[in-house]
Amino acid sequence: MAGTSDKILNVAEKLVQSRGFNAFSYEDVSKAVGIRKASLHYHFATKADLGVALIGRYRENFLDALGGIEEATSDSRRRLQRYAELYGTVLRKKRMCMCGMLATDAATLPKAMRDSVTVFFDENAAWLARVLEDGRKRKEIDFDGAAQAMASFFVSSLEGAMLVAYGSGRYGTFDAAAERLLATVRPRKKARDGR
Amino acid sequence: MAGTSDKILNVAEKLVQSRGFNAFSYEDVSKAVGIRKASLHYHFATKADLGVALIGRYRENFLDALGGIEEATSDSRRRLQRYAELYGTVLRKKRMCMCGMLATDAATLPKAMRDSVTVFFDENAAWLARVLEDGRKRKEIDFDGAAQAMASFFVSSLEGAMLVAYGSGRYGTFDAAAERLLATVRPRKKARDGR
DNA sequence: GTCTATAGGCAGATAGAC
DNA sequence: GTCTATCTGCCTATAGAC
Repeated sequence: MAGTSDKILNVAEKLVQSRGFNAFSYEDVSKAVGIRKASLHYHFATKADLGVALIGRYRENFLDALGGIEEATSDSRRRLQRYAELYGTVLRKKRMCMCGMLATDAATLPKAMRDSVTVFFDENAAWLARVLEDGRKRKEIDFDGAAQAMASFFVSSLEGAMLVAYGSGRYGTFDAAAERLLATVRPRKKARDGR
Repeated sequence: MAGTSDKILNVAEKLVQSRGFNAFSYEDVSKAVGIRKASLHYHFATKADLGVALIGRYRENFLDALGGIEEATSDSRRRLQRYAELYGTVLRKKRMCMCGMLATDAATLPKAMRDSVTVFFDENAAWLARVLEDGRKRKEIDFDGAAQAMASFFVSSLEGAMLVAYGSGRYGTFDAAAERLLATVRPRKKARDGR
């Protein structure tokens, strides 16, 4: 069912997330897809084009997943927990977050890719800010200062926990960090009023 | 005064921290050092050898800096602040932490380099755990659970804040994240008893 | 220790047949 | 859309003169 372009994106996505943008080649992709190197250029004229498409699709998929979380549960703490699990699931596939990976490649990337990576972080922080602010109003969670700032802290902490866990191969350390991050927004007075 | 090997390490260090291990070449180094490409192999036979030397020196320098912090101040919160500033200073030189950078390159690195990167994270967490435990005893800071776990959280959060700031070029977001991280270990009752 | 010269391989990309 | 063939350039690394 999946067209050739999709197959290419799937393979390239895995390669970018595990090796980075500069450490995989059209040759690598062609072998895994089962198509000749030159044929890839029909679908993505340049590697930069492939890169831009890759981040765009990744961002879309991530936003879809965030929507799924909101549908699955209305509890703010659960939503944050699910959000962290999104990262954990990627990590257990032995992959780094694509945009965390590309952040380190920033100096060598075309501007279009760099900008899209930044937008990914912003989209994530914006979603988290809404969840955090909402949760604070409902007293399900608590924290000082602006929701936006706390949201940025969430994104960067999870990216970092993922980075260190990915680099060392000790994936368990990610879960510990995620749990501690969650504890950061625990209500001071246990407000388990309902139930 | 600096020998050729040191010059090479200095140049290569900057390149690794800004581009990653796979995105710089002996050619790049040779131009910046002012020596022919082939001559580099006299000092570091292979790129992997250069990489191992690079991380080793970086770890040493970092440990020295940690020692400097302990000499400069005995206040636990100050020490943690200084620790975060270590990262901030690197970032403002438009560089990523070398080991954070190499963590994303892990899949393509020789085992000796990968292992050394992991040790860097462990050394940092071990130092932080001492500072944190010490500070908790003296009631200068407060946190739940094991100092080691909190220390790992510190390392990964700072690496992540650095990563996102580096990727987006918005270095100010690092400071905000570092400040929030520091607030995480603030004493619950303001124990500013002295003075 | 540094040089020139070069090997041998792989990169991204293009031309043109089918 | 996919193929073969090929270009140009860069990569790490080595040989051997000075």
